[in-house]
Amino acid sequence: MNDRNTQMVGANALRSRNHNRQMVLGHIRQSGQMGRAEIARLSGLSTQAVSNIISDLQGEGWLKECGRRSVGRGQPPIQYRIDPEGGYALGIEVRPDAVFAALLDLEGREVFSDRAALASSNPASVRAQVLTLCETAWAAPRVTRDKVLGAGVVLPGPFGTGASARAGSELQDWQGIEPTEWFSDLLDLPVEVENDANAAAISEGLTGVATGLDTYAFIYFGAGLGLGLISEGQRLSGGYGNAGEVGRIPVQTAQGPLALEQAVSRLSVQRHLVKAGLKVGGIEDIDAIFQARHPALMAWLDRAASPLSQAVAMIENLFDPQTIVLGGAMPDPVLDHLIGQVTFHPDSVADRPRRARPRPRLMRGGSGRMTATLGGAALVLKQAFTPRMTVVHS
Amino acid sequence: MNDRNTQMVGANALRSRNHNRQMVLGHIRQSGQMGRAEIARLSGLSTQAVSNIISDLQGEGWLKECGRRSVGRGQPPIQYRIDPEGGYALGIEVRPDAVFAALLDLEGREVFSDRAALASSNPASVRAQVLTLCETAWAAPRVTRDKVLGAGVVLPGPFGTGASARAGSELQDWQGIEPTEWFSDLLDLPVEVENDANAAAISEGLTGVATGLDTYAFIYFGAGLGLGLISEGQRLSGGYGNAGEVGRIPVQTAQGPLALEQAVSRLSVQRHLVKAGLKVGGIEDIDAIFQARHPALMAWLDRAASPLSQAVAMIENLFDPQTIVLGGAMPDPVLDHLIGQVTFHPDSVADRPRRARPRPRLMRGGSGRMTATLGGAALVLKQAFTPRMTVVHS
DNA sequence: GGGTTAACTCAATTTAGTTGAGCTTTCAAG
DNA sequence: CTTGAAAGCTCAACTAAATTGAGTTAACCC
Repeated sequence: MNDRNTQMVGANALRSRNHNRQMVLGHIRQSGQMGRAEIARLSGLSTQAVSNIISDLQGEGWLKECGRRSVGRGQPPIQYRIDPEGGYALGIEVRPDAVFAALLDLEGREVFSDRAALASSNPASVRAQVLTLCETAWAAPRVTRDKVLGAGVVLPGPFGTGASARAGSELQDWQGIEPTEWFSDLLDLPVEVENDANAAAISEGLTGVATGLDTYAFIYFGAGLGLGLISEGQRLSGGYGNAGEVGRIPVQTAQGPLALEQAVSRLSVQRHLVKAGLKVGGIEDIDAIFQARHPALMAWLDRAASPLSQAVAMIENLFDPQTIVLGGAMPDPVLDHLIGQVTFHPDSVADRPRRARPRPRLMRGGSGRMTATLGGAALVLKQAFTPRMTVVHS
Repeated sequence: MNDRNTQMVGANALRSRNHNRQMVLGHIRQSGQMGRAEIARLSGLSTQAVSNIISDLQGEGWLKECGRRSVGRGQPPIQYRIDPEGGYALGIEVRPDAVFAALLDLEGREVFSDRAALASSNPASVRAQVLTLCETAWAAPRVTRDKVLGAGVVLPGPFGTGASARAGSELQDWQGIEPTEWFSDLLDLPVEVENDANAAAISEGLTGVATGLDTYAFIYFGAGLGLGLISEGQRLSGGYGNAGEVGRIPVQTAQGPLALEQAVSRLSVQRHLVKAGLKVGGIEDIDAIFQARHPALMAWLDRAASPLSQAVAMIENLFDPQTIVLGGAMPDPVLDHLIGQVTFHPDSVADRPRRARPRPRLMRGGSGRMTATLGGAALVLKQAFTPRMTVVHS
């Protein structure tokens, strides 16, 4: 009779302190730099409490002083900012044909990134390549292994509860493997697993075009089409972990009703171009074809505009996001073109005056093809900066 | 550059205690009755801490003992349950033509409910009728004014930020009034304002067919069509407070593309029946017409099935809810008929084996026409039982 | 009946935030 | 240039609330 995915947890001294530490880090990160008194005002704690916490964090290397900032009368407050070298976050993305890795510092800057081709996507091959990539990552300048806070692993979704219902994900021989544990054992780090669209969304929210927003959507071009939904800073996972399966939504096309990802996705454009006699290996090829304004691609783009517009209308009316970001494995110029082609439904809740809307309704993601991998690492950073005492996800 | 609707707050002794009190109440409510040791295990607190909190709550009338429950070896734990008379929650719903009020006890049972017609929906008329209803409510058996915890006010949405963009809500002369403050001043109670669909959703989650679920959707037949979205126990409000505007989503119909609420809503069916020469005053009339299986209504129902199915497909694929509830101002038999007519899209993420799905994909709401009003009161109860220290909504 | 298990209570302890007094640094008014 | 207000910061005493550990009670089971 009870099907909750969340659990209520009590507060005690230790958990409160932890919560407050993360909160202090979160406030400082949000505004770049801050003084203790200001944090105290925002958080409702006493300056003394904030002082104690900051002195701890500074001692542990998370924060550093960055001068005083005169702000009118009174003693100017000492400013603190995140020490980028205080810790590192690993992002691992596994795709059927390759593994990607990236290491971010606490400020979200890339200190390492690389990829390794996969002969097969079975667990043994993945293990070998992941370990190789990590060896290189640990050797990056100023990085030491014990400063790595955790790993965010990005796998092609959907997975999780009920995923068994589908013909499995695109990875072979992973049936029966619990990815969180598997990677945690492999890396000897705390691990979070996420699908590509959600990871990409987190990445844009932490360091990309959605920075400072807390409710937005990310339409992700992977093999299919994914959707990452962030509401009040939190990822929407749905009752069974598979929210955001936008690719399966039926839309109207010139060829009749189709699943959205039949009309709008990398596989769809690829199929279309191959049928027109073009060779498409990676997204560089698509880029070149677009630069040449090849009619086959332009025709596909024309046909994709309406289904995409329909999806945008649905997302806007169901979620009312502050913005929708478009990104993933598609060349930036193509994404820009697609965004230009989208027609907004006239009677959408999102159709509000510009003054009440700080961002455009549609934006292109800024992190390029590594978005999802960076998103994996961003998951780890986000956790470090987000106090979450109330609710624990099981 | 910063457009967050949420704010990080620090933990101190007082706030932690409050959090823990709500958490204890929440656990007891969820399972009906519980012993201290069990709560301690679930919450990660010591039994001693739980003991102290329970003794406080009992002293304040929130809890009462209900015997020991033998559960194997060892001393049988003393069970506690919510004392229904420990407090009351007021729900107020304002519609263009009437005001509804309901008073629930802590167990969610109705101890009073009534309605008052409105000659006009302007603030003065509403004020007068609300005050009259409240006078009667406070006179209900065992109720005293100081035991009323707060009021949940239900207004027709959308409203809030950006609502000015639309031609206002259905209420006249409410421009420029901040409803939360207005009602708070009027009632001298803490007030939460919500739209009908979200209130209905909360109601079903607290005491209705979605009890025990934490991620579900409620499709609400008001004048138009609304959608309440609950994810991990929390209402999704969207970036500008207008998530769930499902009525405006474009769908395919035999007459071409239409906004969903043109095809599926009380106004739609009403228009259709009036055009067929039938008189439709309230939903009782629709009920009678349905009992007679009048061809005009049956034709409308047939035509509504496809647009509704499309909406269900979108909601399932975007949210992956544990269930979708249908309810509101529509007779139960009509809702049941509609549910029977819905065809599920074959390639939905929601299409999973029954063992992985404890509830049907679509259910009819159980609270009838008062759903939204009860939902208002349920908002207040929910708040009393939900620890939310981390995040404060601005 | 005696051993085991679990719930509960009391008192001492610990953690962490708060409070208030006092010091320092800046700005601004005279 | 002096003086006072305003704001940031620190120290030390205080307080709230959870934890710990020892001791008691009540059931089950052999």
